Parts: sequence; structure tokens; C-alpha cells
Amino acid sequence: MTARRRPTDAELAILRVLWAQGPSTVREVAEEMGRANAYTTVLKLLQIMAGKGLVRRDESARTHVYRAARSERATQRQLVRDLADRAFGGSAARLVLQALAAKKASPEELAEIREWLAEQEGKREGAR
Amino acid sequence: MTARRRPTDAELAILRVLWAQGPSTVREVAEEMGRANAYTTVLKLLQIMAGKGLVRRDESARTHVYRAARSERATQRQLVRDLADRAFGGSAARLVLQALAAKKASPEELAEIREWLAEQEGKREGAR
DNA sequence: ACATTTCTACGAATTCCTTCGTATAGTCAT
DNA sequence: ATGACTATACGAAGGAATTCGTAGAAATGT
Repeated sequence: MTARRRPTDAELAILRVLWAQGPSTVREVAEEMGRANAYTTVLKLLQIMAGKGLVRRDESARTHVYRAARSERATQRQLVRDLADRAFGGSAARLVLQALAAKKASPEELAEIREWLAEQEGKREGAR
Repeated sequence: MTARRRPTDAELAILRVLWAQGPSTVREVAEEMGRANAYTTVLKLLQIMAGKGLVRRDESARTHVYRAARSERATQRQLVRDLADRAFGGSAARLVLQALAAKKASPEELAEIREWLAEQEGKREGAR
């Protein structure tokens, strides 16, 4: 029954640091987040997140080291799926169209998307 | 300072009903949401949402009528933008790629996306 | 007129999120 | 060993979200 809860805003901010920097101590995370929060706030958050299973921690040394439990990609997917369900009637495609309209993408990114679509097309053709 | 806050889960559920049904009374909303919540819960939520400016209400009759303050589309865009900022480094395109991977889209939807991309291509060409 | 139903308003309980202060213990240099 | 520093743990405060009960006004039915 792991009722998978989505990370909160503060949790996501911490996860971003962990994904970018890899396993980190509380101090490293706090410092990267630039004095926005007190050290103990980051500590508490990480403790809570460990309790929720969002991060794992290595306690073998006195200074514990935290790392994200799930990959950035997996988490992103979960978040996208969640948003699609909550606001787009479950349709990722409609989410995609709004996303394309909401923010301009660079030509490189558009090319990447085209590539993906072409791949899909290839698969469907091949399946016949 | 309209610090635009994103609607919560419960609020979004109500907005979905309002978007689908158009202006509705508390009872109509509550009924559509299928006994999941007590009548007064829906009422309270709508009152709070009115305070936040998420819905407008017509009090001219005894039974008030609520309607969504912003369109479904505008809200979806806001949510997508918000998610892109929080979890995709602000890149809507990366969000799109995850969205495409996360849920299967129907051929019709894929066609729609291709169409949009083609449109963009046309615009860029035309701008030279 | 009186009882029933249907509203809105409001208060209150619960839970979660976020924040930080304080307590306590380990480490390290002098 | 004493003092300065750094670490974790814990408690607690404040705010937001969610839930629903109860009170009282307005409408409706008999």
C-alpha cells in the first residue's frame, strides 16, 4: 500500500539539489540552496523525507549522507502523470499541447520532440 | 501582488466540475462529485475558493451560483508552467518528453501534436 | 400556522507542511 | 580536559488544507 504521495514544494527543491549534486550531506544541500533556509530546516526536511522514503540515508559516518531514493526521471514521470490525472482528464497528450503553448521551446528541443514522434510513427508502421 | 497560488487538489476537483457543467449551485457540484464529500464540505470549499478568487459567485438568488473565475485552459497552462518550473528546470520541452513517455497518447492526439509542430515550423520559416 | 426541507454561515477538529530554536553529543585542536 | 565547532534529534509554533457538525434564516408543503 505504498500510497505514493507526490513530493511537496520544499521536498522537490531538495530533491533537485540531490539529483544535481549526487549524494550530499545536510550542509552541502543547505549551502547549495543558498541561505534560503536555516540549516536545521533542511535537516528536518531530510529526516522527514527519509521517513517517507523519498531519500535514503547513509548513517555509517557521523555526518549522514543523503541521496534521492528515486531518479529524477521517474519522479518527473510520476508528477506528469499526476498532473495529467488531476487537470487533464488523464490525457498526457492534452497536457503536452498546453505545455507547448505555455512556454516556448528552443529549436533543439522541438527537434527532439519531432524525433520522438517519428520514432512512434516508425513503431506503429512496423507493427502491422 | 496577486501571488498566484495554484489550486489545491480539492479545489481542482471542484473546478473540473464547474468547467464541465458551467455555473452551478453547491448542490449541483456536490452531487456531481458523487457523495465523496458532505454537502457542507463542498460549500465550505467554494466559499474559500471565492475568497481566493478562484471562483465567482452570483448571490442574487438565495441559492448562490458559482462559476470558475479562470478558464480551464488558462488554469492548465498555469499548472503546466508551474510544474515545469518546479521539476523541469523551467523547460516545458523536457516536460513534454516525459509526458509523452509517461502515458500513451492516441493516434489522433499524436496527430494533433504533429500538426502543432508543423505549424511552428511554418512560422519559423516564414519569419526569415 | 407549523413542520420539513434547503440554504448559508461559521466554528472547530485534524492533519500536513514548513520553519526554526534548543538540547545533546561527538570531534578536534590547544 | 577545556573550549570551539559541528552534527543529529526533538519539540513546538504557525499556517494552510480538508473535513464536517451545528445554528439559524428562508422557502415550501400540509
